[in-house]
Amino acid sequence: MPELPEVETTLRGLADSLEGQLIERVTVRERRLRQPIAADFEKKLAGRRLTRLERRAKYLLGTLDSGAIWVCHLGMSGSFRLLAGGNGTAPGRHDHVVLDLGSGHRLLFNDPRRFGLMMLIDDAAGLERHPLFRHLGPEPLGNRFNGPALAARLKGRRGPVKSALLDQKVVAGIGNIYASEALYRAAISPRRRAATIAGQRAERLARAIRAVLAEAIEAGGSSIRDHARVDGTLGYFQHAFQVYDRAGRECGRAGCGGIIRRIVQSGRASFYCPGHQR
DNA sequence: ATTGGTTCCTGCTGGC
DNA sequence: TGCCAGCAGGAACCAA
Repeated sequence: MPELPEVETTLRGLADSLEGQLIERVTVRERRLRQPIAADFEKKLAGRRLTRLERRAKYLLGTLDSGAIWVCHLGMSGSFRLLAGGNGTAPGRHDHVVLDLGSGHRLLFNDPRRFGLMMLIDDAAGLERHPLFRHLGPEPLGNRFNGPALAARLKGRRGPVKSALLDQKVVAGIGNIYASEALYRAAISPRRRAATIAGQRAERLARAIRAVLAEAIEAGGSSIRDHARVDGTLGYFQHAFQVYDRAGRECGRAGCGGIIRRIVQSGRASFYCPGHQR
């Protein structure tokens, strides 16, 4: 599932129920994620109060009253489920981490493919210089992201713009789906060399990125491969996809009439309309 | 420094 | 219906 809009949707679903809560009990049922969950994870997390939950790129960050940061990444198949009064509920298959809260809520982290990540970092300064965070690009929905900022990050890159958008050093939070969707809206071909995105074209792409991400968040994210929100309901932005997984269908842009194509770039599928994306 | 390819893992889909 | 190859939203790692 999870690109920026799905992580943001997860955050919004969890924040009110988690912030201020005591984490009474931590159960790790499977430590083998992208990095193994550290041996002292439970000890450092249990008994702490979570003061604030936020998102950076595709990461969820929880600040604890100890000053440590609880870091979560959903990888390809991770999701959280929040069960009200669920402290007695039995965890299911691929529920790798279980948090029981003072409120009686139970939080389950489920991740079939185990590409997700869960760890604790000692403090905010440690987070800033951590290898996972040090090189992250700007937040696309933040104030500092605009055409010139994007162009600066794409300058000197010889590869295609689509591949560049997936690089978290360029912009943080875009994944394979929203890269194709943003380029479609900006009428830019995914095959165009990244370095040629400047000026008006960069402005158009920056605006398209912001717009598609904001709309997806508004729709509760995209639910493909049955990915659900923290309350089990589905997002519905997948119905608004204009190119992703639509190869062979007609372009919906007025007067275009092009046929959506699927190509592979850096091993990932890209979708675009050759009729109007240049 | 940037890049494309490969890899981790499970589950679903489509073709036979 | 059953089987199995191929593919999937991420990103670290490697060699070039």
